Amino acid sequence: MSPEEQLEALTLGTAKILSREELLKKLRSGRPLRAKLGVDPTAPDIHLGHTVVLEKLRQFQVMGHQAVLIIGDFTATVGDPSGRSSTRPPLTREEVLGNAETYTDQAFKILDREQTEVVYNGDWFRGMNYEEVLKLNARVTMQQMLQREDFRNRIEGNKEVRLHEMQYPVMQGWDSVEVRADVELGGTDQLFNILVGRDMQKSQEMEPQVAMCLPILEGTDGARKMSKSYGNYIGVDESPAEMFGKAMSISDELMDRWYTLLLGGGRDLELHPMEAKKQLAAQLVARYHDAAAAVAARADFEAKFAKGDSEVQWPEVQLDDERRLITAVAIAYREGHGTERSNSEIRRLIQQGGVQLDGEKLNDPAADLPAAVTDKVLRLDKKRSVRLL
RNA sequence: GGGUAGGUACCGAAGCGGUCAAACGGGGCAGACUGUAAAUCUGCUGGCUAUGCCUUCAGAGGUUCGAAUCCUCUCCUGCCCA
Repeated sequence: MSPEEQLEALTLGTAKILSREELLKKLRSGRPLRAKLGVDPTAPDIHLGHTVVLEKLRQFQVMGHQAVLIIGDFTATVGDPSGRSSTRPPLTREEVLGNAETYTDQAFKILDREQTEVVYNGDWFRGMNYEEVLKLNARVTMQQMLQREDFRNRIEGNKEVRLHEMQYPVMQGWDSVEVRADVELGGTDQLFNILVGRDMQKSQEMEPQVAMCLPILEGTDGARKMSKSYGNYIGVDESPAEMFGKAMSISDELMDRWYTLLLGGGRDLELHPMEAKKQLAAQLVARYHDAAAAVAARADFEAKFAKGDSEVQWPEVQLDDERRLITAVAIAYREGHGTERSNSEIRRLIQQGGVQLDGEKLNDPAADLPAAVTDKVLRLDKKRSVRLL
């Protein structure tokens, strides 16, 4: 592939590149470029939002460039303030290391493990003394920091901004120096941090890295960015059924966005929106599991929601001699779906008609189960049911 | 360090001695309608052995028949000044 062709392919789907000219120049040098991606293991799971950027990094790999994955074991304990409206809760070192492990495992569903250089930024930060820290800090101005939107918003909203949060861009910038990055990938919310990396490199008389920003993927709620803390994510490690189901619950508008960002192309407008969504869901399952799983997930989904079809494999639950409805539902949630519900919650569900036995609403929380329930499907809520034994 | 305003449920925000498990909005959940979409309408949104009881209004004490509301101390945050 010629440098020009590479440039074309690499810039596809990106939101911002600083700058194309620099990238082309680097590509023309003919040497493998070092493409950096920093991830903070603040949560144990990689979700679809992360994959946008990981897939881009994978693309660099395929072209023969060197992917450098920085595990921010040190920076995670500080917490990236990017896009945050409040200070991140601190994580312990144990949590971070635990997360890092599942994180890399999941990242290698996308990246080629053999061809990825994995480094921990604690390796260089932990040994730094205060003098060195001060030197790094001298390279960034207060004004630059204060211009950042997330800090400005917090300041204007009279919310606290703690000093250590300002260290984050400095550290991320220094990472670029340590790994001699040619290109740094990140979401558009990372632009500032990536630019600090350029400054840091210039100050070390290195050729500055190219900033490559990818669009931020909205989560299943269609409003906020996909994030574990908003609970609007689909993890790459989730079961085919979960993945398929979650994907099906997104709005049509969001579906277009996901088609573009995750599958790299628009959807077929000839198709009924629901069919298009099923195909999207199936492709995602196929990507992170396999084709067979995608077919199965689709079939299972269709069986579950086709009216009158009770051929679905719901978890089976043994009630023993339990007759009281509330307790039965609690057991069904616990044994069948691994979730705990308080009695009050269950009472509400029952009163509001969420709980149904073979399609019949059971509205009275004080009632007992009907006499014969064996082999009947007890519906708990919109998404969960259980087969009684 | 000085002054000042505050800390209320998942979030924002009322309440400022009893009628407060605490208005209102957002979010979330459930029902109707649907395509597990959107929009819309309705209801719910601390817990329990449940017409009552228990735990919550930063924390610890106190006043009172009675406190989220008053007093004392402590912790935390914003703003202004240094």
